[in-house]
Order: sequence, then structure tokens, then C-alpha cells
Amino acid sequence: MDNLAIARILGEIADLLEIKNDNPFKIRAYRNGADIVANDPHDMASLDLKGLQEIPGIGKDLAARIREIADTGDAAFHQELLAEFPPSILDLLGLQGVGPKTVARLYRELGVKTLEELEEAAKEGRVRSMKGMGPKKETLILKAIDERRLHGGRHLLPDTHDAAVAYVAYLKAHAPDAQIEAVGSLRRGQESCGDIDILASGADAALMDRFIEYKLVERVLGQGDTKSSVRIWGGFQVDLRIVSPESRGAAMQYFTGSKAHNIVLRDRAIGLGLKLNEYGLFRVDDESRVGGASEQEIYEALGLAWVPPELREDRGEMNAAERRTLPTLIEHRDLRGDLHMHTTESDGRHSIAEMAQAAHAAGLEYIAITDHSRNLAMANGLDEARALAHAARVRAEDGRHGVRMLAGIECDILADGSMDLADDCLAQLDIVVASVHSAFNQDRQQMTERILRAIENPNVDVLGHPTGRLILKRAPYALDIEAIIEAAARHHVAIEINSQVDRLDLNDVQARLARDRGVRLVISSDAHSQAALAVTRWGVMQARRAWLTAGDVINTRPFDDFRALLRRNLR
DNA sequence: GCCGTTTTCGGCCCGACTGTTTTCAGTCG
Repeated sequence: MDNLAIARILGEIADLLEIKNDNPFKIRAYRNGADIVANDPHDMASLDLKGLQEIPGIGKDLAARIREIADTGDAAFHQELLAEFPPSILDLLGLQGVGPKTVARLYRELGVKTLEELEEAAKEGRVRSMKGMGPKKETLILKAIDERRLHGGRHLLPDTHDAAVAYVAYLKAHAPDAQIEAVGSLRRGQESCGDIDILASGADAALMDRFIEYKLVERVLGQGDTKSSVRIWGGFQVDLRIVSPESRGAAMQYFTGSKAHNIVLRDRAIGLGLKLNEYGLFRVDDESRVGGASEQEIYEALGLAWVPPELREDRGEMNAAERRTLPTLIEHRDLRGDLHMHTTESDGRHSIAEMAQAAHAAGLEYIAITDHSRNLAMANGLDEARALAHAARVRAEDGRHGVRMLAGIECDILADGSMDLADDCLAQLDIVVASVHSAFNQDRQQMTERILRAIENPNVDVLGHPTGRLILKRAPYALDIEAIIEAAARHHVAIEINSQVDRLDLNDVQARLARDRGVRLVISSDAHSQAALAVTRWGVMQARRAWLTAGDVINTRPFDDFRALLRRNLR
């Protein structure tokens, strides 16, 4: 059982307890436990009861449940709950406007167990027969079911960003004096976002009318003086909150989240005799205002350094903010090189010279050309002869376009862990990025040993997109990432944060673990065209979420320094 | 269910909006 499988069961227990109307704090404990397990880079199944209980948020009972799930594949408690409710009703929970209370009543009073049965009941007007339900609620449920089928919910960070930027620009045009910006998970740089949160201060209520008139609005979900929600084309839900300027910082803090970060922050406020909400920070005794116009004001009043949004996940940032030891996070302009890109020689759209020119225009000092190797036939991968000839052409272009160039390859790690190209070929190149592009379905042990073998090959300098996940599309392959990270550290293999918008691989938690274990990281575009070089901004965002400084990422170094740090050049 | 030099018991974050209601429960973020 891997962490995600364990987390899924804990999360289902939380959902089922919620439908059962159980103790809300018990529900929170399970939900919190699921989050912890899902995000912890360590393999939970390998920890004993004592080790599990050392994790904050995991107590005696949750530790026992986790062990039970790891040992037997499930928890008896989970099975007991499932005996009370059919598992299919969990699908209903995700519907807009349908919560646990409604799900429980739909099941008890109407016998509704599935989306299809709910749709039928709503169409036949049976839902309105329930107390507190009416025709409007039925219509809303039917729309929610349609939208679920259409959109599925979440979006990639860059797509969310683009939609938000356009919406904010539209609002600013109608309220030029107001402060308007996107907050929420987008501001934290989370890899996928469920919705867009926009905050406006210094705007009058008329902005709400402009908000719902936006050309892409498909449906108004709710409208009030200070808060409105719409669904726009593309399946995004967008919320606008309007606050007064004196509350701007408090609202930014509040709506940027994360929820976990905010709970800890509020708890801290309570401990100081203060109350924090989206309007400001107040004394509990006389309700006087302590602050709220800026985020800095709030964090300082709570004895904390201002926390960059990317770190607000309750992963140790409070402690570091209190001790004033928050890292100076890497910024996009810190990148001097890009070490993973393709040309027309394999599946790229532009030539060596064109990629070099675009890199120079983007302000880079050096790049590596890393086309695919033979095994990736559909990408016209290179065999040894073509790889060496290609390398000669790269070296001939070196320095002619304003950037230094390394002749490299993205070499497939074959199913048995051997490299796709012969060692004497790889040894003649300047840099080798090793990646898995095939046999994704190997079991955990096979896949781990396969990648470990690649790391042990002295010609491998960088491990490319290490987990193979595609965000919102494909789960990472089964893999002991901790073992991979430790081996990479031991063998001085750098690990990539691949900036492709649907990869961002390593993810934030894994990249942080890698840094902690002494691995050198690189941030690369994996660009297949000139324009795609720009995606490194998302890789940098992920690196910031991993607490990385410029010093942790070796392609921030000047060319000669960087080159000396490549494994093949280490003495 | 978790947590704790104020506590091993009694806490646990907070407010807006909707639909169906005459004061509120449910949902959401």
C-alpha cells in the first residue's frame, strides 16, 4: 500500500463519518490524517506504530488504522462504515451545493445511491418532496451533475493563471482606482487549482455587477454585496470578494490560505488574546483593531515574519517565521541555464540555432540540447551515430548565438535499468539526462531498481521527470522516491524539476526532501519549441513551494561553475 | 480523534450566501 492508497481510505472514512453526522472534530482528524499521509514523502507502510505517532496529527488511533491498512489493505472501521452506506454515494459529495447532510437524507429518504439515481429523482420532482428542498434546489442539482460530467473540476496552474489574469484585467478596467488581484491556491502556486479567488479593495459595490457581466460568465452561482461566485467558460469557478482598504491585508491573507496555514495562524492569534478574520486582527477583550491593512502587519503582530504565499501550507513555515529563518526563495531571474530541450532532430519544432537564439533572447547564459534517444521511436529518437553527429553540430554552434551550449541527450532508461545508448557514446557527450518513457506499469520494486541502476551508471548526470506523473491525467509510477533521492545524493546525480505544466516533476514535497538529503536540483523546461522555454517560471514556482533557494538549484550558477558540478566533471 | 508547562479533560477557525424559511440549516471557501 502506498501513501496515496492509505490516504484515500482515511479520506473516505472522513467522508462517511461526515455523512453519518459524526463528531466534526473526529472528521477533521481523519481528513487531516489523509492530507498528512498523502503529502509525506516517507513510505508510511514502512513505519511502525511508534514512528507513525511521532508525526504531528497522527495519534494512537490513526497510527493503528494506518498500520492496519498497510498490513491488510483496508481498515475494519472503513468496512463498517461502508456497510452503512453504499460507496457510490461518495460520488454525490463532490457536487456543487450538495453536502454530507443532503447526501445522507437523499439516501435515507429517497434511496438515492448514485449520480444517475439522483438525476432521475430530481427530474421526476421527488427531491422537492423533502423538507427544506424546493424546485430551485432540484434545478441546481441537475446543473451540478451536468457540470461534473463536463469539467471534472480542477485545472492546471498555468491555465488557471491565464484565466485569472484576463478576468483581473477586465475588472481593473472598470475600477481603475481599486486594488484587484488573484489570491487563493493560484497565489500559492499550487500545481492544480479548483477555482479562482479574486480580491478587490477600494472598489464600490457596482464592481459586483461588472463582475457577473464578464463576457465569459456562463452562470451566476451566487451574488451578494461583498461576495459573488460565477462559473465561466472553460469550467472555472471564480469568486470575487470586495473588502475595504483597511481590511485588504487581512483578506489577502485569509483568501490566500491554505486552510491549514490559516487554522494555525488563527490558533496563534487566540493564544495572544487576539481574533483573526478576513476583516482584520482584533483584540478579544475590547474588540479594538490591531491591524489588517497589510499582510506584513498581521504576521508581525503575531510575532512572525511575513510568509511567502508558496510556503503557506502548514509545513513548518510558522516555526521558521517565528525564528526568522524563512529561506530566501529562488526567483525566475536566478536561472542562468536550461538543461533539457529538444530540436527538430527528434520531436522538437525548432533547430539548434533557433533554440539557442530564443534562449539568449530569454536572458539565459547557457543551454543543453537534449534530444530523445533511439528507444523513443515515435519521437524519432537518436541512435549512437546520430547522437554523436548531432553533438558535433551543437558544438559547432556553441557561442555563436550569445549562449554557451552543451551537447547532451535525454536518454531512455530501458525496462531493465540499462541505458538506451552505449556507454562510450554517452561518455562523449557533455551532459546526459536519463528518463523513463516506457514500461510504466512495472511494480514498485522493479521500477525502483530500474532507476537505481540508471543512477549508478557513471554517465548519467541528471535524472529527468523522476516520477512520470501527468497532473490531473496520470498518477506517478510506483516508486520508492526516497530510495531514489538517497542514491542520487550518493552518486552526485542531479534531479530535475521538469517545468512542463502538466509534469512539475519532482513535486514540491519531493523536491524539498531531495534538497534536505543533499541532492543538487536543476530546473529545466523540457521545451519542444522556442516559446516553451518560458515554462520554467512554473518550475521555479514549484521550487519555491519546495523551500528552495537559488543556491539549491545548480543551473543558477555561472556556466563554468555549473559545469564543474556535473557528475561527469567531478573529481 | 488529536493535543497539552496554563490542561490527561475539554477544548478544537470563522463568516457569507442560498433556498426555503419566518429564524435557520446547509454549503462553501
